[in-house]
Amino acid sequence: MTLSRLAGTLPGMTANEPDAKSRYHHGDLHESLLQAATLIIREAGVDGLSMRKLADRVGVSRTAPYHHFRDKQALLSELALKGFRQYSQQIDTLFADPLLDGVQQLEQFVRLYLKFALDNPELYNLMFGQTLWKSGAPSEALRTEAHTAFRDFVKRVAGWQQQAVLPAGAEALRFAQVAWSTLHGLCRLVNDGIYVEASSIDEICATVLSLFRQQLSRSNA
Amino acid sequence: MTLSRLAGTLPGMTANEPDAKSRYHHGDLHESLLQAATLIIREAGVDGLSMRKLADRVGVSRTAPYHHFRDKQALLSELALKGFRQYSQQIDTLFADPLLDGVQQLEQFVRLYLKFALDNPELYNLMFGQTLWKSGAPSEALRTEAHTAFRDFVKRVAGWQQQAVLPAGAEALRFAQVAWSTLHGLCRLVNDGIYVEASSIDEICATVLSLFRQQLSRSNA
DNA sequence: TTAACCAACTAGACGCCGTCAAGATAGAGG
DNA sequence: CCTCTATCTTGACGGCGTCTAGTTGGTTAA
Repeated sequence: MTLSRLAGTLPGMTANEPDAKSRYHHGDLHESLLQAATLIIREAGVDGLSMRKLADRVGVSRTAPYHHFRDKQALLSELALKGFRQYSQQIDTLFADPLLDGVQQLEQFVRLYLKFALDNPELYNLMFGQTLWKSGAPSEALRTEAHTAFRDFVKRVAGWQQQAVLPAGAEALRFAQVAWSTLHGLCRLVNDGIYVEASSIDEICATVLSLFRQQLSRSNA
Repeated sequence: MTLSRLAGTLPGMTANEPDAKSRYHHGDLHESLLQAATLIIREAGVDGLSMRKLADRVGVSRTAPYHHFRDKQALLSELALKGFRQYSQQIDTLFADPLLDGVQQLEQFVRLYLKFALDNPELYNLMFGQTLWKSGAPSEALRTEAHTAFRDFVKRVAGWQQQAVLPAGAEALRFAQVAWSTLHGLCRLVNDGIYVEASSIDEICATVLSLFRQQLSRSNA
């Protein structure tokens, strides 16, 4: 009679108590789903994630997740949101280091941005991909978080311009838009498998920095 | 009783005419499918294209297309290939103009690249998106065509460097990779609906050009 | 204590999808 | 003429997102 709800959700920091056996009510299905989804996405990509397999993995019925997420998009939105929080935290940590001067900050920022995207390709794709942003409505929280992240970047750019780390000849907003495009484009090209050679990324990274800082000499001589 | 499919074949590239009555053998289903797919994609995006709807639109059974394309990926690959040919032709036309100097060429190139991507967002997405490139195997022809397009771009960059239109302080390959990243990233951000304001594109475009040409003054004074 | 409530969960069904297998059709070549 | 074969068809399988209607069982108020 009793369905045993799979004792093993995840051996980890799950918030729900490790209740012994059959529980009809899963402890914290919401969080468990997010965690399982994160794993599946890391293993099989966003396309490899289906609501049914996800439910199965967590040990609940196909439709159980729909009591915690309006639809698949809502679940993905929440994953992306967590991604943005994770991203912002890493960035904040970087800028909290008092030992870095402006130039080093910029360098580290560029490398950190690439590292984040390349370490979590599927998550990055979710955060900045059409799945959520195009036509599908990204949740209000997601939109806010992403917007904040970009606005912070614009502020950083303005700061660098004042420090003469970056050229002042363009509005901070415009420069930020272009610089972000460069970083984003590079990440997409690598993550999507168009550039394959991850080996030359360091060198490309250096070129990006020189370009941003306008340090590429025009005359060859 | 039997139908003149030959009549429709010889005249060449004419789309299949609505034609007389039932014909068991479609005149040139291969081409018809590609054309219909192009339309559907323009209307509903790549995600809005299904093999079944496509077949239905052309007026054949669900599985008929599989006699002309191994699978959906193969069909998409061919669409992307046509896209690359279209792109290359536009670029070639631009560079064939003898009235343009190097600076104008660069300017026009940047604007043309953006225009192509923004005018054909779904096609662009197909050409440079993960659908075909990631894990899925892009056809050999597609890979070759894309590679050629990029190599041509590298050559252009080298030329511009020699003309001092672009800075010579970076290897042409590296500069091309970074510049392409910038253009690609911008296109993706706009096409994916992350940047929405298409109004400021002209200004962003100008910033991109200044950045590439290293003409953004470092000191404000 | 018990009855009622309701959030959390389940099974079933619908209509999509890509694509495989087996059979029908008809133009082309001997 | 008859066969060969490319082309096209119907049928079926498994998977998908998600709607509907029912079940379970912890919580709360009488």
